[in-house]
Amino acid sequence: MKDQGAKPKSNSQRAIGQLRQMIFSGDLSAGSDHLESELADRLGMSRTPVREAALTLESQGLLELRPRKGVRILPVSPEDMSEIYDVLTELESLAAEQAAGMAYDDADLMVLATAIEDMDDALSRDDLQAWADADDRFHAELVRLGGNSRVASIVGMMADQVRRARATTLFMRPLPTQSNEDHRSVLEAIRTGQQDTARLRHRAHRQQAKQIIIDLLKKHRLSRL
Amino acid sequence: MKDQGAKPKSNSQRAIGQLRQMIFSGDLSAGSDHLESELADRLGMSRTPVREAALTLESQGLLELRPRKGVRILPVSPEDMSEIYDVLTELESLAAEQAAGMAYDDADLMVLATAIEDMDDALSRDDLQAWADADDRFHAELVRLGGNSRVASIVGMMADQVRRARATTLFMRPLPTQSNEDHRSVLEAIRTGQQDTARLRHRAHRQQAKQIIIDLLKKHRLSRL
DNA sequence: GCATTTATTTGCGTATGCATTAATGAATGC
DNA sequence: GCATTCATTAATGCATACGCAAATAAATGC
Repeated sequence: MKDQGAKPKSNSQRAIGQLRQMIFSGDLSAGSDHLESELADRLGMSRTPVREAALTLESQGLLELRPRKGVRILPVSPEDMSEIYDVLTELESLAAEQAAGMAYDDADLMVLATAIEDMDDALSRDDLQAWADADDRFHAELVRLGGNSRVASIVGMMADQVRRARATTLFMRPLPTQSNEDHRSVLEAIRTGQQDTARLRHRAHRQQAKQIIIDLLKKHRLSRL
Repeated sequence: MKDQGAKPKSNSQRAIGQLRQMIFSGDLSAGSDHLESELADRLGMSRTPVREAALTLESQGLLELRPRKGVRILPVSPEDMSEIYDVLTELESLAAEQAAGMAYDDADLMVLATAIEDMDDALSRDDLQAWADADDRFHAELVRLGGNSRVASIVGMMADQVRRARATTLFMRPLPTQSNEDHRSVLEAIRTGQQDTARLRHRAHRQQAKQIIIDLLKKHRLSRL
């Protein structure tokens, strides 16, 4: 996830960041309801900026404002995950294809290469959280290189949701060694400018990832995260 | 475009609708700046709901809030259009593929079929606006049939932007007869459950549409809409 | 005891006012 | 004449207040 500059000077921006944090950390659990005034108290500000933040997060699909019921933290069902992964698959594959068409040199692709190495390192240390972070960096950089700002922003939002699900499933899944090979092969296709190959490889990669996570969610009856 | 239920009871919702309308109609021209208080006066309400509406529209990419400069109606450049069409192409193609996999019967596909007929009628009457409206209905229904609500909502937002550009270019372009054939062939693929074909045909359709509109924008030096 | 109506509470939508801070212009020094 | 500093203006971001409508509780009728 983006660092957000780390200094959001307005209360409204701060509220967005803090609420996101609280959702990801489970402090605000999925399905729970919270009054605007309660959240305002909790964040030490008035309802106005909280309300604005909630509106923003609603547009990003993290919560929902239900008049008189409070803001509801939206649970993520396996069906939601399926939808999200399908969108990610399409848009990231496009990004991979476009990135491959841009004749990037090794310096441009450094971030991708580094992310892959970091994933290898993390795996060898069994540090799944570090692996997940590097994986995020890889995917974020990929869409950046794709050059379509709308794709990048949509993917960024959806990735937030994936993170929520992954926080739960990360430690149930087999070590993602296959995933690393996938990343390498995508990078290679981008480096050598093979647009169709990049697209297809990334597409396959994402579809597999989808299957793994969906199976896990279903297997463990994790119908709502 | 969706009818929006026609009864947004809150001022906030009303503001969203009215501002959208004003943007599409050119009442608020691209690139222009407007103070929150000015818009509030114009809509006959206080700044609060206007501000909330502006926040929402900002998240949809129609405008931008620049502190102390007012809300700026975002212009749509050919580059923006290119980005938008690429996203639409990917996501609608996915929708077409998924729709084809759902074994819809003729009743389910009625809306699509009707939209196509309406487009034919409109063309025969040289009624381009009616054609555009029916085209909108076709694409909206397609993503609905695809069954991925996130795809539907993203496409809906992007379609808003396309409408803006099309309002300008609609009367410069050749009659979209090819487009109608495309629609028919996509529908046929969906009806017969040919997922890959549906995807590929729709993809080709959208890519062609992109090329046409981009060329028009560039040819007429319409760098900002 | 159950249903229906009435009263009460409570959270939201909106209006309003104020303080902060960026932008504009004036004034001063060089 | 130009740049720099300071004063002024003005729009925002936010706090606060209030009325309304929905939800809940109480009360009444059957």
